[in-house]
Amino acid sequence: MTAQRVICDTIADMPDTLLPLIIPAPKSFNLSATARFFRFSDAEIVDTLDGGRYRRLFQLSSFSSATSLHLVTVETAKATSNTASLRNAPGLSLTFLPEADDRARNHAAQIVASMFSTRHDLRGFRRLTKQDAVLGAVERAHRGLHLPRYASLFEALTVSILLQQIATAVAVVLKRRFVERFGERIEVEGQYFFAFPSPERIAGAEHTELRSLGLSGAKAQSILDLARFMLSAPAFADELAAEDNETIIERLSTLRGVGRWTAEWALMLYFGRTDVFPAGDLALRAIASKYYSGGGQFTESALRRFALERWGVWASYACIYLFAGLRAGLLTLERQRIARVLSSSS
DNA sequence: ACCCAGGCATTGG
DNA sequence: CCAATGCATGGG
Repeated sequence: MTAQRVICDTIADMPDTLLPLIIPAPKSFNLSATARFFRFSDAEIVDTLDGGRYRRLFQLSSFSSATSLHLVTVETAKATSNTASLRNAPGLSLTFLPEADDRARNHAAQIVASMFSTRHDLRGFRRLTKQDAVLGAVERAHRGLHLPRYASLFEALTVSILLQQIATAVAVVLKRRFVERFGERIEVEGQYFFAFPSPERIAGAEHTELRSLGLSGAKAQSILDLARFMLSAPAFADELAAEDNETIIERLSTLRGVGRWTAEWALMLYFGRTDVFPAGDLALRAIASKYYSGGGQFTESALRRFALERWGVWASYACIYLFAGLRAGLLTLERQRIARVLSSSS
C-alpha cells in the first residue's frame, strides 16, 4: 500500500546541509499572511506553518524516478552579507528534504510561485483600497497578502466539494480524514507531513471507503468521478488555463458536484484570475451586505454586479481580503445577521 | 435536543 | 425561469 509508505529512514540518512533555491517575489510579499490563508484551522495537516516557515510535502517529477516525495520548506529569503544581488531582488527560499535534483527543484519552484501568486503586482489593488474605508483597513493589516492558490486543479475542486454546505470546521475534519487515509506521508523529527492525495490514488478507491470517512454519498461520488476524470484527461487544467472566465465556469460545471460557486473559487484559487467574485457565497454575501449595501441584502446577481463594478480586475483580491478581515476579527458577522441572510434569501 | 453552516443535483411548477 | 428537498457532520 503506497499510501502508507513511510520513508523517514531514508530521510534520516540525508545530509542536512541543503542548498536553497531562491525564487523572486515582490519586496512587500508577506509569506505568513498568504500561507495562513491555506489554513482554515489548526486541524489542517497538508499546509503547515510555524513561525514564518511554510512546509508541505509534494510529489515532484524528477530525473531519477518518475516522481519522488520531498518536504519543501518555504521561507522569506534574507539578504545575507555576501549576496548583494539578493538585497536588490527579494524572494523566497526553498529547501528540500530529502535533497532534490534540478528537475524536481524546478518543478517545486513552479508550484510554489503559483501557490503564492508571487508574480502578482498589488500596487493597483492598494491604490484601489485607499478610497475604501472597509477594505482599506483590511489591506493595511494584511499588506503583502497575495492570492493563495491550490497546488492542483484536483485539490482545488476536491476541497471545495468537501466545503460545500457544511460548516468549515466540519469540512476541515473531513479533509483531514481524507488526507490521512489516502495521502502519502513522511515523518520528520516526530512530525508527520502529508501530501494531498493524487487523482491516481483516489480513482482506485471505493465509494464505500469515502463514505466511511463521513462524506455524503453525493460528495463521495463527485470526488471519485473527479479523480477518474482527471486521470483520463491529464491536460485538462492546462487547456482550461487558456480560456476566459465564463468558458472555464461552463466547462467545470459539467463535472458532477461542481456548480458556479465551486468553479468561481477554482478560477481564483487555482487559475489565479484576479477579476472574479463568487457572489453566491453565503459568507461573502453576509459580509458585503453588512458593509456595503447600506442595510438591505444583496441578491447574488446584484452583489456580482456591485463587486465587478467597484473592484473590477481586483475583485478576487477584494474577496480574499474580506475573508482575511473576517478571520482576523477586523470584520464581524453576528449570528443573527447570518440567520437573517438565510431566511430572507429563501 | 435542537439548529445550522463559505452548495449541488434533482424534481416539479 | 424560481422553489423545495435530501444530503451529512459536529459545534454552539
